[in-house]
Amino acid sequence: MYIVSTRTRKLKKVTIQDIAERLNISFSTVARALNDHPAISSATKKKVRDTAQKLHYQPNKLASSLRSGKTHVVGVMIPNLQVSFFSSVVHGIEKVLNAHNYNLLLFQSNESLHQEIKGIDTFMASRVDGIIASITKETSHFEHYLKVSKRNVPLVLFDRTLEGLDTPSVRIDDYKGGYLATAHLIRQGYTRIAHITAEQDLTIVTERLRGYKDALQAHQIAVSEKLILRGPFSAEFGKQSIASLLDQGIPFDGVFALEDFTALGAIQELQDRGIKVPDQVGVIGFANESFGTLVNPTLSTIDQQTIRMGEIAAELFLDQEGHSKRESIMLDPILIVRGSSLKIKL
Amino acid sequence: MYIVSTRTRKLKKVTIQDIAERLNISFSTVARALNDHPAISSATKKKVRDTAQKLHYQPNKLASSLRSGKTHVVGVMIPNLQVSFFSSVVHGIEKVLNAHNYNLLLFQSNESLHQEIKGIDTFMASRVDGIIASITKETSHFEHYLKVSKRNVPLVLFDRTLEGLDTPSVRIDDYKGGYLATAHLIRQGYTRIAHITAEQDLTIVTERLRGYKDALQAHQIAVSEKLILRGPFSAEFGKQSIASLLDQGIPFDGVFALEDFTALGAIQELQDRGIKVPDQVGVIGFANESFGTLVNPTLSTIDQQTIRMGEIAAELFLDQEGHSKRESIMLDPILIVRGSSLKIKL
DNA sequence: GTGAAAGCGCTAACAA
DNA sequence: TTGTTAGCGCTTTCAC
Repeated sequence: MYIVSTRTRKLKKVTIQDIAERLNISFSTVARALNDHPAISSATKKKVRDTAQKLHYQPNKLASSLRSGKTHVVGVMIPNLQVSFFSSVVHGIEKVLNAHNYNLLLFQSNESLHQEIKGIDTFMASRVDGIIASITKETSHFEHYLKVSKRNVPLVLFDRTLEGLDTPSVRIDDYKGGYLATAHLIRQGYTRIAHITAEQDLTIVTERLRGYKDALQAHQIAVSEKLILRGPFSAEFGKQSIASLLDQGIPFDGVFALEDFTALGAIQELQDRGIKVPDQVGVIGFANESFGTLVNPTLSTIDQQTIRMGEIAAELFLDQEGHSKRESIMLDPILIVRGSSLKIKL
Repeated sequence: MYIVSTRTRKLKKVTIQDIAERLNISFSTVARALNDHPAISSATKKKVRDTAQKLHYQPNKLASSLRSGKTHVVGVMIPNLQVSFFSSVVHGIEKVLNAHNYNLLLFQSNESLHQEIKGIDTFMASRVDGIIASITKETSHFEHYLKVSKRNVPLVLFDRTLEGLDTPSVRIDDYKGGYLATAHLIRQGYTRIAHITAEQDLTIVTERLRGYKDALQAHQIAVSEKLILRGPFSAEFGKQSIASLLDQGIPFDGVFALEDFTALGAIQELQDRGIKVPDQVGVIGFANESFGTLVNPTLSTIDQQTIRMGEIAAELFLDQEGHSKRESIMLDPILIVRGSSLKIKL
């Protein structure tokens, strides 16, 4: 991109023009040589590449994107990178896109609709070749996403999808996850199973709850609203829930928490009150956080295949680039049995 | 960016030209109006903005970047987004850059020098306005980073910096962290303190070790090589280290592990062997992982100010944009005292 | 306060 | 196999 003139010591930008002049050929020949065009002789290609290197030529993607209409950049919008679920998915997305020579423009919405709209706008202005997004909790309307589709920019949603927006998406089957977790506790011999869930009306919340209820009913266990606790997503609420059940004298011997931190909070409170996990109460979480193997007892959980989800999101984008639009994909959650729910020793 | 012709139903791109034609003014006036140029009357500005909206005009950053030489994009290179330390830092970087209307091009090196070079190359080709990076463990030479500086692209390194490369950077004072952790254990009355560390020759490893040794000596405690265990970064090695000390009958009553997962492994092994933490052995980790408040006992640790580190990295870049190059910054680690090292009840 | 014109560095259609 | 030419959609200098 630059050569240092010996006289001025100033940096000069190097373009295909400069290479062409050096070799007394036209700059379009240089362009073709650099792009490995089949019509160019290998002798010319070699000469061009050598001088390109000598002059420290650095191609300009802006110019080529402007002209060709392809940026090889995908916009990725997530609520928050600090949530390990999302950073894991982005990891998967980046891995696959990188391997296909796509780059990734990252934007955090921070659960703000306003930010989300700003991000989509930036993506469109940047002429990204596609957008992979997980919507905010606030997102109720989706005009900003419709704009994307209208302009024929491939759009893929993951985890949190949008009812009514017809676009490929990938998420895990939260219903099945809730069912798996609950059925596992039942098979272990627990019968009065509490569910610690959230107040929000998110699919991931309602579906896990639905799975929980269906698993109980499928095993002829009545659903009791007293055993369903709704609050914020937090370890603290896990503790509170257990405290509340115990203080009210509501009997229970199993806990399915909608995510691992909450489950861990629950275990702590149980242990603090002298109740043994898993002997007296079995606990299972959701998300397969990395600390699950390290706590005592180790935490049973449901794995969400986060990296796989990212990989598939990327593939769904690549599919659209290849004009073969795949359907939306539902990943199977994976039951991970560890100490916290293992009453029946194997 | 597009208007739908009623006859053909085909999408047509909208440029400032189209707006200009509609209003019978020159396209340069439109450009100025959209950029809020002071020389344009507010009446014209309003007209322009209104029609821009009506025609669904979407500015093209590629064109403006190509012309102006500014992309408002910063390349961020990290080893792996799955490591919560890095995703946290990137979160901080994105937050600050976003607020200054910079976007973030993300690249994972996966600890591979080859990938790292490819990423820097992509950044340069994309004409990013700056690069913020944490180098791979493999990175020994740094020609690819020198290229960046030579082309006057602001470069900021974080956490893992490069000896000999003169560029602003931010990292935490690992020496002080090691010292703090060790001195804390000593103050709590532990005197035979083991250090579980790594084999690698990384600054973060050697500096924490140096802090550990200096803290011991400052308190008139002899450093014993038998109490320094070197292995891979892992919870498993934490367990092994404890097992090895116990099996060899080497007495100890404190453990400083170079990171939280290792510390947790150590606690597990101690508990499995019936040794009480913190009553018999005090343990402290490093990194302030989110599970630290949830395990039993809660884990004492050293906070690395990850988000702050990201914010500062972003600020160091912004400083260079403003041509005021700040020095490198060393963040103070923060001692977080929790249950695992609290022999003296307060 | 607005317009005309040049050009950023490439790609690609058309010639030769 | 290579060269010519016309843009992509903006920013920016110089006019008036």
